[in-house]
Amino acid sequence: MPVSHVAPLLPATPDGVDTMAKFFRALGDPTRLRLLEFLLYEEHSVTECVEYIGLSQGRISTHLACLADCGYIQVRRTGRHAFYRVTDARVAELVTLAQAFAQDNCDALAACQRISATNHKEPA
Amino acid sequence: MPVSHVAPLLPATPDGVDTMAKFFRALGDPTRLRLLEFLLYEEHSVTECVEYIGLSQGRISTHLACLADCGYIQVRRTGRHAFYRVTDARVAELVTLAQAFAQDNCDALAACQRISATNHKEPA
DNA sequence: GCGTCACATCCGGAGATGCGGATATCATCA
DNA sequence: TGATGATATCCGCATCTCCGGATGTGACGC
Repeated sequence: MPVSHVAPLLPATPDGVDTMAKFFRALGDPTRLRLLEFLLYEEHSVTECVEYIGLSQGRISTHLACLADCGYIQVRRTGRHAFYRVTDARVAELVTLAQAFAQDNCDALAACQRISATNHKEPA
Repeated sequence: MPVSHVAPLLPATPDGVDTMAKFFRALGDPTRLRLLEFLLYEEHSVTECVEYIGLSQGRISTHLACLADCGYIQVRRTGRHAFYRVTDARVAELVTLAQAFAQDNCDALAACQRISATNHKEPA
């Protein structure tokens, strides 16, 4: 029973839906969100991102590659440096829209235990 | 070094960023995306959702509660029934925007192995 | 060429997440 | 009251995701 009586919200194929979910999961990590903000208006090298975020270099490199794979940022390589930045205006659009939305439900959201507050809480 | 020279994309507090990430993670599951689409224009009971999606009743109930916690859908309880539906127009707005975005990068997205295509692939 | 810098990838390990199936809760009806 | 229907919650398992630290790979300077 496909939802055919309305404009399709999702891609028609199961693979398409999986891809959409993947796309959102890329935004579902606080570190990647912070990186997106950092790279929104100016490009930065991996090392600068490491200093800004404060996680290990390998981790940051992987996060950046992930964001690039998903099309949120682009790379410019020069010599041994790699500079990343946001190039699509829809990134800000998407996050801003979500932010306003989340703000309106922040109390309920914060209370939701079905999704942990942060992935991988530190060992306390 | 806060990003202070531009309009803030993210909440000022670390907790706020975590909440944003949580908000996106709620959309990062194909089952929940399908439920959102199903509940976009008409309300449905849990049993109807179970039939539509084809997963166990307990799982669907949890997914619905999760979406409700995050403010994507609302419940109307009558007797022993619970009817869920999308009430905020921004849900469609958000998903539609993301869909257009993801479409433009679907090849790179599909190739991205840093995020698995679907959570919890079946045991093959 | 050799050491070094900048970045990418690999490696366990800890915690998170989705799943089915069992169980609990509560309203309804006989 | 007792059986049944509709939801919600719990349990154990498999998988995923994030993490730091180690290692790999080119580019640069000597």
